[in-house]
Amino acid sequence: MTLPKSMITSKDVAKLAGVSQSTVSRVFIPGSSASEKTKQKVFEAAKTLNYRPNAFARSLTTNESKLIGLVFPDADYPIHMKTLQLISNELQKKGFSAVLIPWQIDEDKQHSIPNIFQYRVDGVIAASATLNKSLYEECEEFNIPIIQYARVVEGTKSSYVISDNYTAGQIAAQHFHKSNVKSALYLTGEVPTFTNDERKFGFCTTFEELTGNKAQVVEATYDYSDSIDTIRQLFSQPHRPEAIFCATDNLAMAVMDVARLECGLRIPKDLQVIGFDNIPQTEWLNYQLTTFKQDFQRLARESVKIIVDQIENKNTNLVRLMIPVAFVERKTTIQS
Amino acid sequence: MTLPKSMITSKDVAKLAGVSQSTVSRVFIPGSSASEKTKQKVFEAAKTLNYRPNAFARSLTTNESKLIGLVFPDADYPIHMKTLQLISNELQKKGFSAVLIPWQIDEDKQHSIPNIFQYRVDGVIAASATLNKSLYEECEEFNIPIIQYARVVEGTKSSYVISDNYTAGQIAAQHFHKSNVKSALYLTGEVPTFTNDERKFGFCTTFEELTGNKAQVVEATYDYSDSIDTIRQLFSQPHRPEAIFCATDNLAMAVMDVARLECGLRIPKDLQVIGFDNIPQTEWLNYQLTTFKQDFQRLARESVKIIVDQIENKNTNLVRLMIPVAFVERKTTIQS
DNA sequence: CTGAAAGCGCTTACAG
DNA sequence: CTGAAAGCGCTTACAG
Repeated sequence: MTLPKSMITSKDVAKLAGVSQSTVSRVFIPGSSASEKTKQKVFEAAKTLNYRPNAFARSLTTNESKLIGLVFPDADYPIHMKTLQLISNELQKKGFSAVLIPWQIDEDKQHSIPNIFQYRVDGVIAASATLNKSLYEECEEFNIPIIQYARVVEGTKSSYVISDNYTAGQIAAQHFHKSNVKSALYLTGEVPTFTNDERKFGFCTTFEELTGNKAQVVEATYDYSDSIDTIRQLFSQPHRPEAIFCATDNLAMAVMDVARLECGLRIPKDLQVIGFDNIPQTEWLNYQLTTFKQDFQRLARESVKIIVDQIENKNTNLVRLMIPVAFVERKTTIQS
Repeated sequence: MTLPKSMITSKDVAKLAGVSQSTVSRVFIPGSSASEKTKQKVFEAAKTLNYRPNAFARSLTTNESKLIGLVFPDADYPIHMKTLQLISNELQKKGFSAVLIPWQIDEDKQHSIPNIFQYRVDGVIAASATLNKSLYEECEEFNIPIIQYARVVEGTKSSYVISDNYTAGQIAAQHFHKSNVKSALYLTGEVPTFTNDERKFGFCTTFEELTGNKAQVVEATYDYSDSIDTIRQLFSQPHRPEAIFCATDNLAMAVMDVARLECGLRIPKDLQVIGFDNIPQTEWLNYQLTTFKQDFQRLARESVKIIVDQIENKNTNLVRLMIPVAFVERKTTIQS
């Protein structure tokens, strides 16, 4: 039971440095005018007292919090942790911090309002596919810029930075066609997202153009275990496809496991598989999955750049950016 | 280019509701005295204006931010996303929000101080194994309670909630012994953590007690790809172990892949493997890995409970909690 | 139960 | 370049 020693304020620093409180304040604002000598005195005093400017007090007058709200998916998809790290780092470089927006927002708690908007975030980065639309409406209401990271939720009208999913679908179809595949399938997750639709569209359109055959589309989930039954069913069809393009790497690995372990198929000889995301498991000896690598580093950098620009220049233009993906050829496709 | 409409304040609500500003304030503080009638008027006014109390202004007077700093590992280990979600949800239930503490803190930027402590977090939850000690010192300096989640960094003296790793090691050793294993190995990661050491200790001690043989210990990394070479070397030894207990599931899967795909070993017949964490991949058809399940839900709940207690009761006792783990038997060990 | 007023720790014109 | 003072939007004794 120790009482928290009260925080050091700019007043304390001012006293020790022998200057006014406003001078201390200025010294900590980059670009403010202060003589070299004063700066030294103030920094020294600040250091001995271990002074940290109070960000809340600052926010109150500047009307900006340097806080960005982050919405994250509830799925434990390996790639997301990376994303979190990348975004957090980019944010830090620009002097912003990230505060987590919880997945389910309770709407009914009237007078405790556990709402993140009490913290006056300057902007929001949303990396969740399953997000409900209310967040977007709330952001609009409060005039807070929002950007979607790597995905686009149907029916939302906001800025986004995504990978070029259409081209990915196109490349997958071309690749299959080159090795003379006549029947192909797109295995999709359950939640309709713009990015997934684009991928599907790029794949199906191109495959049909090239081969004259329609690509089959089967809906599973984005999860391995929940999709196993769907995949089993798929392989018990009379006409098994020769090649499958999967909405995620997890799905592709489920396909591989069922195909090899339960149906005795050889990959890529009997069945070619392409995934999407390039999660760490794709390199594993057992999988060696051909897939598409999203440039998450760049997605993160661009998202942060855009949101910061919108905040600092008070510009609310919709900006939509498409980042190229890289085709990573491993052992689950036939090299042409 | 729209100017942000200035935020609605309690004054605006007061005017509309026909009460004083302090009354509005009271209405939004749970437990404050206000007549039912006033409450109604205020809530209604607040609703039409879409009023959100400004958390920063509140923090300034109450001296508490309801913000918890969260430190996360840089590794993209699948389990962590889950953790993030669990902690964030538990926090929300208690009326707290989470702000991310970036992994690398720049120490040299004097006058921009991109430091999270500017936000006056009420407490810190650290779920990173590789964290440097400076954060702990900083917390101590500012009298901010900190708790380590699921791991303990060497040389830090703080509260923690971890799984019972010693018992896990013990169970693994017993299990191997029951199927008459004479030579066993503990495969560890590179960073020494208390939890890993406990696991190793429990395993080695028990195995030697039961069999009279010392268990071998080999150091790899916590990552699949980086550990492959070490594992290959391990299998080229003259005396291959009959059973391996791995510090993480990722490592266990690397062992399985090398053993089966490169050495032609059958699992569990020629080699038994036990992992740790119960990541989603452990259920995959190809692995079916026997492992230990940490009760992350409970770890999250307890961590939050402890940190909130320390904050609200200004108690800085060190509390250290050990949560039981569950042994999940799948197909990589011989059932006894 | 309610209002007027002081204060939380900053920033920012305004003078000098 | 620097200081005195007002103000940001709340909470909280203090009266009534």
